[in-house]
Amino acid sequence: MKRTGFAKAECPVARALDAIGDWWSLLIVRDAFDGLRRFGDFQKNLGIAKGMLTTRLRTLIELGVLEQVAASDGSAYQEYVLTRRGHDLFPIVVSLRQWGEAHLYARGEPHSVLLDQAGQAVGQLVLPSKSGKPLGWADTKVRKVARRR
Amino acid sequence: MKRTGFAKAECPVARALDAIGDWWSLLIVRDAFDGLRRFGDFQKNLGIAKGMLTTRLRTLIELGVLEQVAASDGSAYQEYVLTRRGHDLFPIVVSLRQWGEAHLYARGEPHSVLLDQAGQAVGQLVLPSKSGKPLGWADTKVRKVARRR
DNA sequence: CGAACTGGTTCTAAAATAGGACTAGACAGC
DNA sequence: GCTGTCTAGTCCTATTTTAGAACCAGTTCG
Repeated sequence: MKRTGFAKAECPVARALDAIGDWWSLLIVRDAFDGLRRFGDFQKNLGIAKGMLTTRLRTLIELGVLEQVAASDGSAYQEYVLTRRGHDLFPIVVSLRQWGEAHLYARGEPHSVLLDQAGQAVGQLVLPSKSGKPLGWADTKVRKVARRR
Repeated sequence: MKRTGFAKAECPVARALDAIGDWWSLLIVRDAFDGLRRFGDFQKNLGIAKGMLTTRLRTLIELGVLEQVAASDGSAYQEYVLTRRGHDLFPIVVSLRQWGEAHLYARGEPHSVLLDQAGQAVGQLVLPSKSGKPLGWADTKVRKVARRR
């Protein structure tokens, strides 16, 4: 049956998953962060079926995560680049990366790492509190409903 | 056709998505963070088909994200609780929440918010650098392959 | 001009999903 | 200690999604 949607869910986590929580969308975004811009580049790098890629790119454009611009090399083709909203997905990609690095590799197994411009490995994402002390799961709670400013 | 898997991908983002990047798994984890423990509670709260929930719980247990324990109320039933590995998913859930809050709600539309124990709204996740200045997308790069310690 | 590249669309088979019907064991009331 | 309800599933089917290959129209290269 048709996959259940959460587009109108009250919970922001559910809405985010409805928008970009499928197998391909975040990998396309990851590649876009890595500098890929062309249809063919995404298709080759991901090994995704072209039809899949077409529908995913369309959805991401509708969401305002990507936009289509004229190719930077002067050819008649188009490129797909991240919007502001797309760049805001950075923490999601990083958190997935850090969890994957920590829990999904056997010892000795090669994997990629995230570095800063100086070549230093970056630290863990932290959720800051007023006091500056990082917050963990047990330090937070959800207030069910609020009005958006 | 059979969904393509990324379990053996070199990229940690791909592996993480392979493990928990489907529509339901992270919502189950979110509910577990909210304190839900019983099969029926997950099933009612999510509106998920029981068969779906069964397979998802099994996968999460195989991954070591959840574990089954004897019910806390003394009954003969079982409960599902987050492991250490499951708790480490907190930044992923929070980053999804924050992106959803920022981009997926119309003005005036009710939504839930994340608070600390004092009832203060929490800040944005940050990726700290050595200097303490938060890192953004343009400040990082990926080194392709490394050996795990 | 013809060949190859780019960026798709269309088709099919297999697999995943949603949802309902069914069930076995636990537990509560009487 | 019998009966009815609750819990936690399993099983089945219709529909949707996916992967992959074949096809195709413009664009660029030689």
